[in-house]
Amino acid sequence: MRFADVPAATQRFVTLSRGERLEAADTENCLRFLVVVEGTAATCTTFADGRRQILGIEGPGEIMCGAMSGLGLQCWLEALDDCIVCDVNLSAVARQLSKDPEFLTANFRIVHRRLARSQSHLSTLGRLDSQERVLFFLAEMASRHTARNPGAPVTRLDMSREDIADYLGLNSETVSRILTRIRKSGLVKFLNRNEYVLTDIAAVAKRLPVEIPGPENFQFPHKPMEVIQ
Amino acid sequence: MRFADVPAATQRFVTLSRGERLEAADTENCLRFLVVVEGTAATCTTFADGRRQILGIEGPGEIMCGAMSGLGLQCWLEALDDCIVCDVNLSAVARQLSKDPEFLTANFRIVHRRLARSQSHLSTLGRLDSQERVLFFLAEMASRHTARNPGAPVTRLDMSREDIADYLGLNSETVSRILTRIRKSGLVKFLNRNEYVLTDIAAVAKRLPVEIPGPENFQFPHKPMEVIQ
DNA sequence: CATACACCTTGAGGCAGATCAAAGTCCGAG
DNA sequence: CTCGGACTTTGATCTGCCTCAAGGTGTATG
Repeated sequence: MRFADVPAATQRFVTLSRGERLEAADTENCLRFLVVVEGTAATCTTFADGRRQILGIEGPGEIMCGAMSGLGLQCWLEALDDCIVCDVNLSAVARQLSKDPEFLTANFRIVHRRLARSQSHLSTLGRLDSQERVLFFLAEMASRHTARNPGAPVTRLDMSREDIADYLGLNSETVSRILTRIRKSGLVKFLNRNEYVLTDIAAVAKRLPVEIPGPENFQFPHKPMEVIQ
Repeated sequence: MRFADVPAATQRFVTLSRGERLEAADTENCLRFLVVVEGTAATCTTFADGRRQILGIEGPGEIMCGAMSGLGLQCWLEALDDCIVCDVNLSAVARQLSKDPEFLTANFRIVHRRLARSQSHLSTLGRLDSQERVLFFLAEMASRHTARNPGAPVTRLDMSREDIADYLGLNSETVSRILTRIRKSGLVKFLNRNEYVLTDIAAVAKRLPVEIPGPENFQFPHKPMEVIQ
């Protein structure tokens, strides 16, 4: 689906610095979309006492509908490092699109894919211990990186320890301890604080009770700029 | 959307006893649906070491597509007590439906609603402590009950402590301890092990850092049998 | 190059929840 | 009505992760 093919769509590119947010627009019909063009963002929610839970980490190509829905949750998209997000609003052509099978199918695929990832993450939070979560996280980030940069072995973490902790339901000190433990074990080769190589994916997979999703799960039918142009 | 309006749909009613399962059918196009007609079931996944995580508790009216998707997860629908599930397969009219805006919109709504609930539950598992989780669970079950039986104050838990624990990312002994604590606090009035009344929803809401979804979030446009007939 | 600040790592202590075990309860079948 | 089995509750102990604190590191700015 090419948003640009829809002449009446309004789209604006937003540059966000780390920590800046785009609030959810509580549309019911999902005619507003946010597309991460560059950088890394996160779908976040918060609790009354200020605790933040990151629901999803969104890399280039990721599309989420404006509602970023969660029952009873206040959600927003937050930049984890400097990024560009395209804010697409299709409300002006709501009636036309509501009869467009291609659009409806694409819309469905977007949400279905997000459901699959949400459920995978839910199960991680529900039953895995802290080491399993961090190891799985590193494997997942490596798969995403490979999807975007095949053949480039070094994965870079574009977010803070606090961000990783809020995604994995842990505390930042715990994430730091586990990363140190993993580095010392040799299971993952760290070049510095934020860059690493998974030299033996099979050895990592052996340590995890759940299948690591391959790069094919993080590929998009189009490159992000192509979606929008 | 009335499945029965689609003449070429195959649908079969399956009666499941507690513990029985319907495996996910790994269809990509979501043309197979499972509809809980009666009773309580759960969308489950498991880990290599046998730990089970319940992804969602499915009451009457709940529709899930056959994939029950979760990236890298093996999922199934498991009966938590005796129930009837309608297994609807629309593959025979795939081409026709792929151009039907009404069907595509309904399909989208199903998945979108499941995404909203999945994200809500994800945040619960990520950041709430055991007492908050159990209390929120009781409130959620009460809301669902009210959606189906307005005016009937008694909510009944149709699943074991182990089931509740696997849904909340806890251990069954922990669930039992917390339920005892809640019963003794008077916050929830238990009639017996499995039936209770939320006499003061405001007091419960006060103890939770997240908004309790009201009954309107658990209503369906049609009663389950109407969907299917 | 020096300084300041944000973030990371590490240490120590405490507690919530898991684990293991034992006793109790409820329900269904004979 | 009794008995057996499944499930629940309660007790005791242990451990993984949180919390608080302190020191270290890396990067950006002047």
